[in-house]
Amino acid sequence: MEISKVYDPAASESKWYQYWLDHQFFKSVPDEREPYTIVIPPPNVTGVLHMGHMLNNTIQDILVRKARMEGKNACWVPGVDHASIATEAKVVQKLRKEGIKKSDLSREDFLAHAWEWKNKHGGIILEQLKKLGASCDWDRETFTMDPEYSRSVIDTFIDLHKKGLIYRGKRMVNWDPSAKTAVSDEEVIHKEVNSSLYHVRYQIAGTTDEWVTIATTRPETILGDTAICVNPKDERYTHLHGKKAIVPLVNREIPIIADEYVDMEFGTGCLKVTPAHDVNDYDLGVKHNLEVIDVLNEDGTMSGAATLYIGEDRFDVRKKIAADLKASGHLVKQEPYNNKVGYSERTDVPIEPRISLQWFVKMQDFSKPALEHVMNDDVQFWPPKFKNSYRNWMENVKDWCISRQLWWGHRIPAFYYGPGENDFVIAVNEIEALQMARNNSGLDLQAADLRQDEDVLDTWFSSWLWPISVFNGFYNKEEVDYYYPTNDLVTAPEIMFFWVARMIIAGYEYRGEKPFKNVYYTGIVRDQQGRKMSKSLGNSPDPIELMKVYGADGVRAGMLFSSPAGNDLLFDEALCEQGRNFSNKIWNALRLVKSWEPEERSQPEVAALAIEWMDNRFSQVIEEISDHYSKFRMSDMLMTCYKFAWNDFCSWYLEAVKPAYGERIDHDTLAKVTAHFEKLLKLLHPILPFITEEMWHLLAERKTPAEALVVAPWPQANAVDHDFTEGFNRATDAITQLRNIRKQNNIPNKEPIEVYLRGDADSDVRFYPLFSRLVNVSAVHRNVDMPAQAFTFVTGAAEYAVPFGDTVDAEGQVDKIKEELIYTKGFLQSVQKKLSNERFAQNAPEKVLEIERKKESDAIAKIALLQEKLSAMGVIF
RNA sequence: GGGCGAUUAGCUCAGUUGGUUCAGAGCACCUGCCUUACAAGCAGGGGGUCGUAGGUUCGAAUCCUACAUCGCCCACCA
Repeated sequence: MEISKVYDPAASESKWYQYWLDHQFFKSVPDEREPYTIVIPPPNVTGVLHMGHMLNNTIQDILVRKARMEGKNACWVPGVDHASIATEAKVVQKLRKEGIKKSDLSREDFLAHAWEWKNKHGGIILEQLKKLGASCDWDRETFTMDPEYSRSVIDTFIDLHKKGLIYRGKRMVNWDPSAKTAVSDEEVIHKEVNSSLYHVRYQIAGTTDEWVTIATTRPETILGDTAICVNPKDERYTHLHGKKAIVPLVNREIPIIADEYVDMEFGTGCLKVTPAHDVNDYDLGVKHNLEVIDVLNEDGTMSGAATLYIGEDRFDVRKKIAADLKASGHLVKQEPYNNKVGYSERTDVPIEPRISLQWFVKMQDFSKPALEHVMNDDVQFWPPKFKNSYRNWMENVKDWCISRQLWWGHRIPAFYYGPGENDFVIAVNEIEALQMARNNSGLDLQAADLRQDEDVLDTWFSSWLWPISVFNGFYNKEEVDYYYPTNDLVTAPEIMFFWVARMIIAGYEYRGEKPFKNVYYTGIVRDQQGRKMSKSLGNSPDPIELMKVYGADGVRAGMLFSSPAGNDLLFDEALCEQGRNFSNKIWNALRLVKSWEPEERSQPEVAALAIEWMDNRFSQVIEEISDHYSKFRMSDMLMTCYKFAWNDFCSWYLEAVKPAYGERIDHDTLAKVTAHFEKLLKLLHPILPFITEEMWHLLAERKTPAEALVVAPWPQANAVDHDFTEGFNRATDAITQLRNIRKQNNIPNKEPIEVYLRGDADSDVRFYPLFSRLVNVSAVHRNVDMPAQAFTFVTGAAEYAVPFGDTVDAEGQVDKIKEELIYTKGFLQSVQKKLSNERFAQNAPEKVLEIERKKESDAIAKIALLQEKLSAMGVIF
């Protein structure tokens, strides 16, 4: 059969992916086998494939494919997340382009648009994952707003509320003025910014020219000041206690209070207190019973309560008010200042602390089991260093704000029936709510009297149920009992708190069991300059384009070449090229083997040797790979495969068994080589699924789909004959040296050489056939007089000599031997010095002493050999 | 401000309990080869006082201390 000279990924990839789908190799149903389960970290429904997904899903696919080949019931559940903020923003944007404002739409109409958008554009990413080769069970595709999934979210809310773990309260929350919603602490990113520190003086009430100066970075909130605060120990201000100050511009009188909270060192030692717009000020306000004046609207403009600048944006007002304060003589000075400001992760606008009525989950006790089970490794983190920050967070966990002022998501099942803050019921639907409301209130309420909470739940309040709800585990035990707990979770450390921690919490709460055994944290994919790849920087290559150029297999390998667990990955397209080259290498190995025509003839010795060596090497490599897998060292796993395939399999093994030019191969050897090649393809399949499946079918005829590589049994390691492999290695070392002699002396490969040697082990004689095959040695003379005029080298205890030909630089040889002699003498000296050290002799373990003595005797022997050599060449040294 | 981690070849990184599997790998680089599987290749080669300074030890890339540089996470100093 003619095999094309170059592997064509495009044709092969679509062909085999369809083949795998057609024969349902990715499908999983519970059976008697051991399950192996991964749930995908659901990408945003709005998402498109980026390099982070590539890394993440390549790793998951490798794990799943290996488990499948190991005979486990492998199940990889795909799906997408409704991502309320991101999706709603996207839909709002799209509507705006069409000239429709969200505020002009009813909730129902908006949601209709959102669903339309979701059905049309959502989940592109899943189609892209198929290109990558992701072997997900697509029949299990889940969306976090599927009916059953939604039901589990609402039921969970109801359950936790019953348990007293969910409450509604007026709190200071992180307000995103762009998305006009509260966001959780985890969604706030603190950035260092250059701003100004404004020193503003307030007149003391009842005086004509007495002032107190405060320092602030946010002068626009002056309009909401309800106190000035000083430290009670601060003697500079003792005289002000109990007095009042006048807020500039609005001339409102506010009390001057004293509290330890104020840092006397900072600024002027006087703090303006704005309870509505700062967390600390809020706490102070509660403590000192201060008035709360909210001067900002939900979109970040000044509210009516501000009385000035109404409707203008907070940042415009900051500039204006500074100017106005200056004009009125209140601005004492303005100095540059660096501080940290919280930004919204989603919209990247500065977060506004804002008091509002929100829903919270009490986390303190609720999260305890999740901390314990990670610390004792019931849930194992890879790499384990992440346990530290996990503990840090979990020990200081705060209540989780779960309400969002959005429409896209799971609507909070709270129904209000009266004006009071507690006039509500939590119910699964309106009918039940009405019944409960009637009971609670004792009134004859009608459906129209009920008003459901306008807010939806934080997206993570649904994704934390993912490992349970993808199996419909709240309502049907069969599947969840089989697949849960899942095995490995592969995700980014960035969402350890958002998602991982909360899944563990939910897992123990609702299953009494961990959601997964291992969490593998991948690094962040960065560009060559170490910058995180992002759309806005435009430094992220399009994965789909990369796959077109290098093939999906090439890109998969490229992602893995540099991704140690938990370390960031500096992505370089050259790595994909390396992956592509690797594909090409094994492809050509196939072409070579397929070109061999067998015939009846005896097996050459060299082939028998190489085959035995390959058998042993496979066992070693399988062990090594298995160790890497067990520790999630994917990069090392790939590198082991890479070096084994390239160096051992192609460079040594195939070269050794390759029939001489024009000759045919014997049947036994071809059969063994084919079997070895199959084994190699199995080891490579999880990494390079497409090309290996293609080659698998080219290598031999496969009669039924059940014989496809994707479900072929994973190879097992056998006992290794170390004497044999070490002897073989000595022979290949010698071959390298002999090749070097050829090269340095321009002895062409076609010209046979003769080798003299002595001092090697008797058992190594069996490897001599390798010399003739691999460096064209025509004869090996053992234990005879060594030729005086020769190139020599010594490995271990064996001395090799290749007699000079006609034209040779004998001088150079002598220098080389001298150099080695000097080095060896120095080495001997250091060893002997160590051995003669009494304290070393007394303290070092016997094993180490033995090694040192062996070094000594080897060195002495080598020196003798070299000196003999020199005198034979007529040199006195 | 608190915590965690890192620093080994030009680059990206291995180096498991201190001792011949300790100074390694891949890429890049240099030299010679278009040798009919593969130039996306073959064969060979050079390259590091293991961040700095001390300490412990018979012995330190490995353990301890300080310092320097970088990164990450957490945190309400206006």
